[in-house]
Amino acid sequence: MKVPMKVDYGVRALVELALHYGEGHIQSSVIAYKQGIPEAYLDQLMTSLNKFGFVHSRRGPQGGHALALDPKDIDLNMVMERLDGNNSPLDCLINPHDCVFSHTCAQQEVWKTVEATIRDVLTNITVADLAERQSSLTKQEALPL
Amino acid sequence: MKVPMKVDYGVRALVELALHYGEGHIQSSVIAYKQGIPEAYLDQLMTSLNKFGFVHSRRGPQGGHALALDPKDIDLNMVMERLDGNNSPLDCLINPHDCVFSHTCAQQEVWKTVEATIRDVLTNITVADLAERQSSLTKQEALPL
DNA sequence: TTAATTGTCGACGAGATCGGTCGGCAAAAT
DNA sequence: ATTTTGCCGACCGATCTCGTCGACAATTAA
Repeated sequence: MKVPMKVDYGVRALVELALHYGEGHIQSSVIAYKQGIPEAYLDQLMTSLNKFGFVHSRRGPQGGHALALDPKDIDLNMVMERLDGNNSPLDCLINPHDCVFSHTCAQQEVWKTVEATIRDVLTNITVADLAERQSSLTKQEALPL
Repeated sequence: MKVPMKVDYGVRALVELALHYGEGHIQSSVIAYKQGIPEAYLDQLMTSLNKFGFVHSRRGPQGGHALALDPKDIDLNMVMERLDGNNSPLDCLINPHDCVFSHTCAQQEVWKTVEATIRDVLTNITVADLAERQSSLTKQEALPL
């Protein structure tokens, strides 16, 4: 049960943008640096996030990416769904007819429950929540210096 | 967030054995047939289940596999843990020191929660539960004939 | 004691996916 | 016109997954 890096990176990028929400566009190179994401890889990812409507992007000098939505309105389930595409734990939950045993399959319900439970957890966390938490964590860390 | 087939197959094999708990050994070819699992693949898997202590195996004619534990005492989290080996959703949860950002990482907690939640769901379902459910499902299906 | 049956083991393999790179192109600002 | 940036598509190596195959070991029954 792995969370793909794509999702981890995606969330981190969105959090970084949330920290500067309303301050214009931020270049992907900056996001990459601040969140420790391979630049070329993030490039791709930002394009996806743009297509999915999470961010607005602009080319050229002073270009970059900015959140297209209020960070309060982006929950992690949305991100997961989009970036992880086919997110069903088992294929037979999507096409039960492909499996001869599906009508007598006792496990189906279990995996559906697992799926639903994950969705529940993720739906209740927004990018704004994470941004706030990260900002308070970095402040704490700054104190001892 | 995929559940590996190994786990799905493993659970099904254990359920099949649970349906005949206390009735001696069952050959892997029979399990494979009844649960629709590729035979050669299940062979491997049964050996693993044996090593992990879930089943007792016996070679030779009239050999086969039998549950080593009461099906009530095998919950799905045990199976998942053993068969899915490294079951952490993100590597950085296991070695946080590998990640420079872990002290200011707002996401860690999220993925830990997800992990714990899955464990919760799985811990509360036993092989005995599934066996009972499957047996009642097959009975229902038999009626219309 | 021999033959048949069954699990055990190790190697192998095709295919998919994943994390990531690279180079060129398109747009926008100066 | 040049520079800066994102966009796009191809590509890559490594790893994993699902699965096969063949030889071997143990056990039983004849």
